[in-house]
Amino acid sequence: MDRRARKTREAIFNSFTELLSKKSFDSITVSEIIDAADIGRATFYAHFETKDFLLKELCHELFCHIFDSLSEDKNGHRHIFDCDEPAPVFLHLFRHLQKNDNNILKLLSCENNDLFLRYFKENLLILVKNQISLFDTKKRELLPESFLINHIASTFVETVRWWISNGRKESPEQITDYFLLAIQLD
Amino acid sequence: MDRRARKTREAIFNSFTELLSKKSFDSITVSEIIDAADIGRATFYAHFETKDFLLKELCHELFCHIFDSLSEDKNGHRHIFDCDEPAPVFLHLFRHLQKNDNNILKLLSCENNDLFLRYFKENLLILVKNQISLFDTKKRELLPESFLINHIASTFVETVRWWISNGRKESPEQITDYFLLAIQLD
DNA sequence: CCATTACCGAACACGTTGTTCAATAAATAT
DNA sequence: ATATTTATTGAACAACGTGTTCGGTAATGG
Repeated sequence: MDRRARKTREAIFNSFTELLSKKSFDSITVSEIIDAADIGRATFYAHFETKDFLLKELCHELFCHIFDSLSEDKNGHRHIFDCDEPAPVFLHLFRHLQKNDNNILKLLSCENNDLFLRYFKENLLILVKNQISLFDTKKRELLPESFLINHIASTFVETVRWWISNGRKESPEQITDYFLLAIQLD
Repeated sequence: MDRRARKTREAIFNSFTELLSKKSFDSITVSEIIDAADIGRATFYAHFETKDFLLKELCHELFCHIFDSLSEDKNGHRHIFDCDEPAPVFLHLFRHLQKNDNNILKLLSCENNDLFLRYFKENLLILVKNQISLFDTKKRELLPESFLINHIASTFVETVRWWISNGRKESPEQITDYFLLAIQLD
């Protein structure tokens, strides 16, 4: 990709992210984005078909980055999925959030965080679905699998939401404990 | 209220509800609403300041109806809050949803149900907050209260979402069991 | 019957969207 | 270094949605 195109794309993402931390997605106009990014109107539409596509691509960049790091090799050839305990995966996610890559926290903690939490949950569902067979809990016998998967993913999202809106006072380890206690996978 | 005004208001709510079950809130235009309701443009704005206010009033009608029935006297003077067990409250809610008053199910099960689930959760949070002291679970000692309240309300909303999107095959009693098992208030 | 209230519908100003186009400048290939 | 390709610009444009206004009409309730 052309250096100019890369710069433009970055500028759009940045001003868009900045705006999203202040206003709701719907109330943001393309004119505001291009003013903030200081680019021409036609340039914006050369990069993104519509405002919605911009959002989609932003979410893709944010979450794929995090979730891909989970399935990639970490130390040598051990996948994080190989662990018997689910805790490391979730702890890893909390640590990732704590690091605040790409200002993801700004987006997850703004008043209009619904969109991001939805994308977050979509990715989580896949993760939990892949891990569900490793979970050792009597709940697996008593609840429909799809119910349990949804419950675990939802609880994680809500834990993140609570953690962030309360100022992230707890350590990743502590908040992981809260989460595990909530879903009680003992 | 004038009979004409009542009819107009009803017509607006009905066409709006119908549209919401098909399209997202944002994609619905005022013009579509007034065409479906077969009223004049000025009439719409005489009733509702904006489309957002219409939504707010609709949600208010839908949920206040349900949640008010919980706090009202049921048999003589026994409030539902007097019960020691939380189960009856939640069972009561599931039964209420099953009855499908005001086509609330259509709105809770449509693809764009986020708005309604958000309102639903707002009301639930108040309910759970009032009941939390009655819950007998060791989790109350191990988790911050606000975390637990949010967890219970969220899990209920997610249970409702799962129930509805899976075709409500389970009875209110059965789905209540799932819910209680998920939050494990034993 | 009469005063009040609601409805109508057309027109209006305003803002947003997404497109077009010719001119300009930067990047890349030869 | 030169030529070709590609990205950006800025202005202008039509199309659409919003919320308001206003004079005229009809239903309502006392």
